[in-house]
Amino acid sequence: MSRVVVGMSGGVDSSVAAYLLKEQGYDVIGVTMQVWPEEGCGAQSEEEGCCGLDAVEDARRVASEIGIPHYVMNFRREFQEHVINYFMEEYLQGRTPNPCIACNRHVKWEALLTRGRAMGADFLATGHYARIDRLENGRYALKRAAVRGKDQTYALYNLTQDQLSHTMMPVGAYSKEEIRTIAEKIGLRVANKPDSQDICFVPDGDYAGYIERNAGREIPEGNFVTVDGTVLGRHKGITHYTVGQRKGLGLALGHPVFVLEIRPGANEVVVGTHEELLVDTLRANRLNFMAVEDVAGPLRVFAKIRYNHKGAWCTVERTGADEVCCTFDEPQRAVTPGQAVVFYDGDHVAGGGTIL
RNA sequence: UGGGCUAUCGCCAAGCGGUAAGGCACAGGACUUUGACUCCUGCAGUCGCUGGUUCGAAUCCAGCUAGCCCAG
Repeated sequence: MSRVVVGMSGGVDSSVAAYLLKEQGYDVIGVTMQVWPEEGCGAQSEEEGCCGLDAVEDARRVASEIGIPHYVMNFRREFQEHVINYFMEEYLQGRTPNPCIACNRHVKWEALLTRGRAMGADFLATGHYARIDRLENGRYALKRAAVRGKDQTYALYNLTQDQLSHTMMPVGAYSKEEIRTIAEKIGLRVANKPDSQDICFVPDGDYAGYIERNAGREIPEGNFVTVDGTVLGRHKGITHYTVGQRKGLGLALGHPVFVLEIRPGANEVVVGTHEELLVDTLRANRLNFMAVEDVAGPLRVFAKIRYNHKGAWCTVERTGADEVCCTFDEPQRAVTPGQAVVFYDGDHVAGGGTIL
């Protein structure tokens, strides 16, 4: 029987994933990744992916309960390089990164899958709410989870064909409630652990403070300006802001104001009204394709421009060797450089890229 | 130091004798495997100060203080 490495975070989803595969007869090996810098281990428990100390204990216990071997592997170097450094560099350039997407692609898959293969595994499995199909055109593509509300395909759009062909996501066919029920039925103590949230390596939620402490340099204050250049006040440093942000600006203009643009060169943060945040086109690069091999002519797709975006119809066109332009039917709010735009063809991920 | 105007929550601002609207900001919570957005809740025992009139004043009167404007 095929050998499968399951990334176990100690949470409900990955625990049940391991259980389901074990039940299906796979030769299951549980692996918990250690990714945070040594001193940065917070007390917060995580459901998926990023693993604190108690998470390791939870995973170890679950593995024992369902009768599979369990290993803890150190991926701190990969995580530091591909997630933390990337995260800080992006913010320092006035962009807004999505660390989960980088972690999935480079750490959970690139690194873990490689390690798993070295252990003789044919597949990597996780507790993500997504499914994988092999399409008629021979390509592998993520398919939205059975329950829309929990679908996590957005954060996984960057996986390669090779990675997808060696991946299993057994919980994608269930709802969160069903997963918890299974966990309770088999007596897992993690059945009621809360869902994870926030940036896993910044336990206190103060990501701007985290960047300041680790950037190795001062992050200068600057001006808040309007589109026409009027100075409205002082900002705390561009790393504190993201496009579309309203809270924390401290600007009392009588009406809500939002961040429109961050100009790292001039060290300015441009603010304006809700209406000024609406844009109907975006450009993206660092493309990755799934259901389709490429985008040639104009392609109609449903696109999400952030994890919790309901999605919107648009037309995608190639504009460069590694660049597409997306024109939305209706203007979209707060198109944010650094975030991912993910294209859907029905329930399948067609591809995606990073917003410029 | 002649005249005029204005002083209400951090900012803006209702109120015009009957017992302090609202917006923004801010705080807390919900939502959320990113950052955001959104939603919910909270937020002036007091109306520049001191007196006076009145059953009762932020609202009327007087003085004081501060700021603004026009004259000088």
